[in-house]
Amino acid sequence: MDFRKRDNVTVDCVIFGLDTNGLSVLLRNRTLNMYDDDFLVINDWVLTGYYVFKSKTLEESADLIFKEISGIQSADKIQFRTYGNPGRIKSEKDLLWVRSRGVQAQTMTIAYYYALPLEKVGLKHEGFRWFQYQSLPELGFDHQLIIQDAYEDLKKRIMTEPIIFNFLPMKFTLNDLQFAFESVLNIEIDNRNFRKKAMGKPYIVPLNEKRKGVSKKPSKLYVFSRDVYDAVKEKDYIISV
Amino acid sequence: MDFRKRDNVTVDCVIFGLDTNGLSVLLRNRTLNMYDDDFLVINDWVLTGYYVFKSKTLEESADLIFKEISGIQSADKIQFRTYGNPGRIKSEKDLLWVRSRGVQAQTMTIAYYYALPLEKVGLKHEGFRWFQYQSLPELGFDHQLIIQDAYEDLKKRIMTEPIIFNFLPMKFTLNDLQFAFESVLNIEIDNRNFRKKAMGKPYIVPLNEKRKGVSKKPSKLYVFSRDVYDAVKEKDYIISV
DNA sequence: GCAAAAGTGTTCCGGATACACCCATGG
DNA sequence: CCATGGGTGTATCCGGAACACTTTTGC
Repeated sequence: MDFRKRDNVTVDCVIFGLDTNGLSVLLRNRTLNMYDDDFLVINDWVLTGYYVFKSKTLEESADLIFKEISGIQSADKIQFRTYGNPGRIKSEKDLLWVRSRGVQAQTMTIAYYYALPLEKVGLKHEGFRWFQYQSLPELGFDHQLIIQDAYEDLKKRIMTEPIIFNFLPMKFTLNDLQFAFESVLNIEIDNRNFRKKAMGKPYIVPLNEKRKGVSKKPSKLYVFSRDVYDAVKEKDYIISV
Repeated sequence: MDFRKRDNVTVDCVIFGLDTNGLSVLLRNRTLNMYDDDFLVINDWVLTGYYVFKSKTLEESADLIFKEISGIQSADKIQFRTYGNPGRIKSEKDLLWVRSRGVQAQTMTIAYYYALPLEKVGLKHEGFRWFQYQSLPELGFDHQLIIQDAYEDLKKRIMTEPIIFNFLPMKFTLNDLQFAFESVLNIEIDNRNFRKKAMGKPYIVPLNEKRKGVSKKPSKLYVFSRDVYDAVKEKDYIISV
């Protein structure tokens, strides 16, 4: 086992969470004080990343970061792009930060994103916060771009792969599912048409179980069956909203 | 300008070409002789890759490789995945090769693919050959996997981005275009329906010009207008075959 | 009994599919 | 004049979109 790090390659994780407020991204506060503690030179937000260990796969490296933040051992993730241009880090602020940490400015980063119900994440550390995708704060490095790329990939992929279910608890209602699509795609969907389509998918299977929630009328629960999905995926798409 | 290489990061290029035989991939022969010249220990085919220069962007690095092979300065390319697991290179053969070259076995590779008309490529070096996608030879390293991933990405992307036109000369006939789709997607398409759909796309613009070829009847030529495409892409898809 | 979300059917329209013959030219 | 690929139109079908009211329960 080789615990050395690759000193010029990192993995960054974009963590998407969904709750009743819609789609959010988990960010970490980055601060730097100078001269004395009251002079905050840097105070913005960044994705969490870390060096890739030589003995780990990229996926394992991503999961290590993810676990450190969320407490969750591992989850579905999507590698969507690698950023490696010299000059990625070029603003005064970012160079200052890099120097203050004594790390290399020229790093290459393989970026992954995760999708999950926001409430599943138990934040372990200070300085982390969820931001709604529609109102992100000031971001450090090129993380604005990375998040945007992740989001574009998510929007595309959600139409052809069953990752929407990652945003939902194991048991969910059709209205939950519709809300997830609406949040990610940032559109409104007709409820009747959506339900028809969803009920037509063999891998969205109804349970003999109801959820009692804020609503007065209990709602039927469904689960996503990956087995069924794998069996039919060739000829069937997710849902065309 | 920093001409040093990153010794553990390479860029690999999958080059797809299209001609009347359909979709092909450009590969390089990899041989290794041992003891004497008659004992070929390795004789298979690989993608072409090279180390990333610290002062170059990933895209520039890919284009350098592409130019070295094809003589073409630069072209559209798609970064589709990064491979970086330790143990990527693990077969006897590949380790032998790596040792014989005195290079690192644990490299990370950012993979790109190019698409272009096969005849545009003027092969500059010995040892390169086109193989039809459907009958690839024995491949070294994990290049079988990389090519397959590239192909899957290509098939998906061709439906939502105008990369099919990269396979065609500037002026092309609708039948050329249909053949390109058929070759990449490995399906048959109804000619009349296809023409209707293609002619409905504003960015596929007819010229007052005909091509005289093997056919007796001259065929109308079209060009792809990226300007028009950019203007309408939000509401319009490529072609749903 | 009323508030609040769950749940349900029908009509219409447009795009996709299936399908077979004439056209223009070069030899 | 014929061989070769280029080019065209119509009928049908299916899935998507639009649209408003009833149901079930908790309070």
